[in-house]
Amino acid sequence: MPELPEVEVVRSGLAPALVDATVSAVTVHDARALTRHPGSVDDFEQSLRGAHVVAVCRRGKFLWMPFTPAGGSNAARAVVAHLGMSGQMLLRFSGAPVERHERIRLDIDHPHHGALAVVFADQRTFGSLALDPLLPTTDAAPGGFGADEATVPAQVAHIARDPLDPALDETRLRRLWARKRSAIKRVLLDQTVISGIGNIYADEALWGARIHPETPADALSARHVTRLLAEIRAVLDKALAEGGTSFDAQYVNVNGQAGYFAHSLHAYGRTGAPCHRCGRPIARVSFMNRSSHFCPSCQRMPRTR
DNA sequence: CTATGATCCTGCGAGC
DNA sequence: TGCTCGCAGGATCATA
Ligand SMILES: [Zn+2]
Repeated sequence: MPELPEVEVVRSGLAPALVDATVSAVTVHDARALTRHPGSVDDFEQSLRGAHVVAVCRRGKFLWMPFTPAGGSNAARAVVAHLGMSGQMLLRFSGAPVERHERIRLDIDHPHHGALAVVFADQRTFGSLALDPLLPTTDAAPGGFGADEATVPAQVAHIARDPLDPALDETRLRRLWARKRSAIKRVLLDQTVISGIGNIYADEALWGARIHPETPADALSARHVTRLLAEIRAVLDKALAEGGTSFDAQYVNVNGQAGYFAHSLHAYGRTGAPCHRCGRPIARVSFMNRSSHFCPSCQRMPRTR
């Protein structure tokens, strides 16, 4: 569910309440939410109790919160959060009732905001929390959005920088795209090439750039690539400004409010509806177990010689 | 090495 | 009403 704009909405909502907060209690309701945590449930709870949160950071769809342990001063580890398909991070008052699909709750004390609860809820359980060591970035740039330090959690090290990251290596990106024979849609979803793009924004960016989703990436001209990159950034920026895409109550910000970018969609979820450019019906094809929505008229495969 | 499809899980709406 | 089917914002792993 959450792609870069939705995750960034969550990050910016969490940051004021979490930066400088101290974890007073940890409640794990469902251990499946810790499948990516390298240690035990006990280790998770004990390591976090008394911890002091230093920052709330994001790269692509990954969130992490560097922390100093109780009695320590060195932020060697971070809480890594990935929302998967259905995860939410919710801010609640201390003692608020257990949420539907609540998996983990962190009770925190903040010097200005007092006692709060950070709730990780996740219907489909593809999301997770984990404690992970922070490693230096290979390019010496800050780890991601919201990060001052040039570090990333070990679990995020293989994730490429995202389109809104000033340190994104565009030369590398172009080189990788030019080398891949897979459909551009699949390549856009490969988080090791560029991160943050999911099924919605891939379809929207391809519609905007008038590129057929099944075009082999290596068949794209330099002009196509430039157009696609511009569309990716434009759609992510606009979605972020509108609070992300919400089809139901599943994607919400930390206060449970929906975003309204769903009104701005041109391709995703519009099967059979008229294309906003040419009026012909939007088509839907299925591959890699997901749907691609596109206009067969505006988005032609490049002629193959 | 690259490329592809299956898989994890829960819930909802459509159709019978 | 109650059942089955298809589908859902993601990432990873096994197989060619
Ligand atoms: Zn069209």
